[in-house]
Amino acid sequence: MDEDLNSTVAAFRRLVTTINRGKTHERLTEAAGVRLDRPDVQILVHLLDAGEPRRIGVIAENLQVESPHVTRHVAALEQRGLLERVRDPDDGRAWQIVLTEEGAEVASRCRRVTTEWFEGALADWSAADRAELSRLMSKLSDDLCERMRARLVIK
Amino acid sequence: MDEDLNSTVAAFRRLVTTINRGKTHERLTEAAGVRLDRPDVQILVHLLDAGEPRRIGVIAENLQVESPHVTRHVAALEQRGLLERVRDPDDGRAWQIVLTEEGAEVASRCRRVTTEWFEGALADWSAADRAELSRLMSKLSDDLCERMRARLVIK
DNA sequence: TATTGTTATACTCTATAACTATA
DNA sequence: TATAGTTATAGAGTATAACAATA
Repeated sequence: MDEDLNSTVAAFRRLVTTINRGKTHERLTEAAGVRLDRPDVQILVHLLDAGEPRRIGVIAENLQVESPHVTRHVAALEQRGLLERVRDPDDGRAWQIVLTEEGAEVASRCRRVTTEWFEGALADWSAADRAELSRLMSKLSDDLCERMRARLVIK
Repeated sequence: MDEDLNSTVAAFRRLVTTINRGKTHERLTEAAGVRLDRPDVQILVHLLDAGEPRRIGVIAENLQVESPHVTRHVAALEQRGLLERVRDPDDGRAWQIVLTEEGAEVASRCRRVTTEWFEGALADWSAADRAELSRLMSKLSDDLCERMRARLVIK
């Protein structure tokens, strides 16, 4: 029981360490054929996942970073023609960030690389195990993220 | 099938984003009652997990960072009395890094906080689901990390 | 007066290169 | 000559503070 808990945490820690190292990002961009830094990719993929324009503030909240960080990277991505900033029709202070066609394509390639890494790792798994992993990982994500968010609000 | 894969990756991405934000580390150290930066905690917890002295190079390899990074943080932790550097008896160039009693205690408190976060999130889960999560998370970690490592070597 | 986003600045984390001391 | 670790430096990633414009 407690043994399960420890091994879950340890396995998760190993995954995070591997995913977060610089080399991993380097390989991702190489495989995707793009030259983007990590925050750039995160913003593009977030917009692609969202499937619709998003404000700076919403992007920042979702990626859980501060807004000046998003501002800077969005500016760079706009320069490169991967996204556009459109005035929010409902609020003159805000912008809607929209992927360009090229931006969507680049984001899609980046997202695909990560998916393929998982696909490769799960290739030998039974369909049942893959389905269970999906169910349990989603549940863990929901429960853990909700708890973290809840405590933030209290504080 | 492919649906499972996408939801697994998306859930994982959310988890990593939450775990990696600055606030999360802030709350960890606050809960553990220590003032340490992120690499400090990683090094201490790694030594605690290892359960025995480790060389600088081994720590770096395990945390998947370059050795100068470890050197600097180890020096700071030594200053604070949380670990000691002992000449490797078998190799005059190397050091064995040993947790002091206080260092082990601090590491233990930090590790405990993370474990408690997971414990809280899994509190309502059935014993069966918790066991399954442990099994599948470990398997995923093994398979994914092995694949990443393998490709690094090939390259 | 509160909120959205920007500009300016500084701090944390990590990598690379050049070095030293031992093998 | 190769390896373990260190020192010096630079770059990426992110936060904080002060500000502008709009609500």
